Amino acid sequence: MAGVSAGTVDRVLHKRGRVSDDALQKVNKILDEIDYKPNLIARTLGSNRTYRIAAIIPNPEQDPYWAQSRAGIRQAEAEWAHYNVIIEPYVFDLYNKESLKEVADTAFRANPDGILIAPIFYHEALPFFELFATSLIPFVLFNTNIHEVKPLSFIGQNLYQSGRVGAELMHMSKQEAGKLAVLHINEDLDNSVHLLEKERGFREFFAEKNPSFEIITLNLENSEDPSFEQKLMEILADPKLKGIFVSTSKASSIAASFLIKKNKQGLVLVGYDMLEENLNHLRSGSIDFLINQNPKRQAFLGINYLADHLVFRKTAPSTDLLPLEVITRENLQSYLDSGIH
Amino acid sequence: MAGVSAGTVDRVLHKRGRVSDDALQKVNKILDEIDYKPNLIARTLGSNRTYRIAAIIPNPEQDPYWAQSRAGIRQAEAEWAHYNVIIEPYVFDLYNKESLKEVADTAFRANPDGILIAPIFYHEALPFFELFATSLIPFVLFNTNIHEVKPLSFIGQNLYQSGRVGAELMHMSKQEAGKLAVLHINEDLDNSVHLLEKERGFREFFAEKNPSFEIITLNLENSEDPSFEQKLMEILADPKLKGIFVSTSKASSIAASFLIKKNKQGLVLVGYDMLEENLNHLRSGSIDFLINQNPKRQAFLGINYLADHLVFRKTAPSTDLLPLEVITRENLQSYLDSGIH
DNA sequence: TTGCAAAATGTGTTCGTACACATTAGATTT
DNA sequence: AAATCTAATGTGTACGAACACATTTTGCAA
Repeated sequence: MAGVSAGTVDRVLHKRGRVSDDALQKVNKILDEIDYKPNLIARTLGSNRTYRIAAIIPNPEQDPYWAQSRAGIRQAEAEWAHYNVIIEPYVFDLYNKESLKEVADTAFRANPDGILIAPIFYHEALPFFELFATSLIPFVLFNTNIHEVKPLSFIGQNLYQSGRVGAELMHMSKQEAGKLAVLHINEDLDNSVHLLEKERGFREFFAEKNPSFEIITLNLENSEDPSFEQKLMEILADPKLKGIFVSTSKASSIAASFLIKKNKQGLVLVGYDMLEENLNHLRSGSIDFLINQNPKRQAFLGINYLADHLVFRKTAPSTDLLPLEVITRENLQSYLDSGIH
Repeated sequence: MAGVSAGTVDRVLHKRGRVSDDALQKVNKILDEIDYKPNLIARTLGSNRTYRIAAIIPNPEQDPYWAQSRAGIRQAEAEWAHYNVIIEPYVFDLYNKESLKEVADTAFRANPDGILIAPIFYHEALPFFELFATSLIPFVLFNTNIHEVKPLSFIGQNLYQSGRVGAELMHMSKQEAGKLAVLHINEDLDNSVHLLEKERGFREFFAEKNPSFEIITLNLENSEDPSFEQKLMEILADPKLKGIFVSTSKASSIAASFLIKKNKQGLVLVGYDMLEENLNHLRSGSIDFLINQNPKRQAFLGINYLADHLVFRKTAPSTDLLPLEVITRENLQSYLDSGIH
């Protein structure tokens, strides 16, 4: 149509140079006129290359939460296998910050075409993003946002709003004022920055809706620690305590088991995530609500955005904040049955 | 590898016959040995055919609920355009059962490769499924299930469980016993069979958890009818009334507007679906909860299953029951911001 | 044995793109 | 003006399957 050969058109399309201004004009004119859209199918057939995506995540065996992320990655991998996308997992120790550095370094040296990473250790992860950027390797963050860097995409949730939802759920079933506890159960101080966002949302909700509630905060570092149980018992001893909001996923089940011993007598317990242990407590009634952070879907989407970017040159959303799903006893099963969760 | 030509292999793969037993054995042996998986990409390129899917739905302009379904179809259409899948909408009158028959007939005569249908009029829709089946046209049902037929897939929700969730939400915020009303707002009696499933779930929940609640049912046929407001006012006049469960999507907004006039004073209102009108009432507090039936996603998945079946020969789930999403004031925005909803 | 149709098998092109390589035109050097 | 180099352009094949069509084999009747 432009009076040039396919080779010249190819050079124009891929900006490979070696094209005269004259030809370039002609080709672009036609391209514009016919609103040329490349056939993505034919493209992947033609360029017979395979893409390698490195997935840097905490060891799934150390925490069921991360096992779900792993599952999401597996699912995405299966769907993209047809397009010659392969995923190389790089697993670091959830309790060892140095491990993140080592593993990320190894992943980087393997020179992948894209990187998915859960940068749960802020300081250790930070220097790598410069590295990725200068090497022009697209990377996607999930679970934990790091605002200073500009990834292809971040996938997570609005933590502040998540805290508000937690507060709303609590407020719903306990309208008479009293004392509420926010529990951060976490080994790591860095991480708690994120948990504080949830707490802020939780507190602001009550400040707006019902300031008469007294809200206390409790940091529990390690559930194995003997002081853990002791501190917890102190709190629970207070008869004015009406509810507990646990800001982490792993923790809620631990807290729940204590509640059973104590006999939970109208205490409202709100936690995070559909982990097996949590679900059992939700079924038995010792947990009242779970907010679903959907780690599986987060990781699944992360791989998808990368693969879509690499294979189909699609532009990924710079941030994708997942819905704050409320899981109750009655809708729990519907979430489990549904395919995407 | 089998010592035969590509043509013979092709005949074996597609069971086109005209292959000697000897060759068939040899080819199948190799196919098995190398665990042959067809390259789906190359397949769609090679067979340069286009697939036409007929989407038979109520007129989106008559109801925002169906407008969302329409949107889901549009979204799926955009994603499948690359694979030469085109969708032909066939719209029938939501208030005219005969219209469904006419439109379905037209759709069928167009001889599509697949059919997506929302069979909201049971009797009128039923005869068509035989037709589709004998013509070997795969069809997918959404929104309304018809158990007698065996579609490629049904996409909807567990209505009984949905009613239980509604009851749970109501019970959560109103623990002192009282009177509760189940409102079916619907022009059509056929349809109400489905609404009764929700009611059953609602009632059974209370029968189990708190039988002291008195539950009444109210059928309102047409919101334009003068008797509608009158009947509603009668109910609302009862001081013992603690909550209202509206089983349809359209209705909740109407009920909500009455509540405002009456001053809702602690009455709990639970309805369905994220329609603009409903969302406004949820924000203002006159609706307390919405259960999301996700019409957009239902239709979207319907097209996806059909297209995946046609293009990639993937097997669709025979039924896909979507999660019973609970929408509140605080998590509402997160649902709106999230891409898939 | 020949003839011939039917069955079995093989060949070649196409889909839309990517890419390696071949060829031509223009400019520069000698 | 020929030789040389380089920028510009053109050609051909591959990707993995689908499918139309050509060719060969086989079985059977004359």
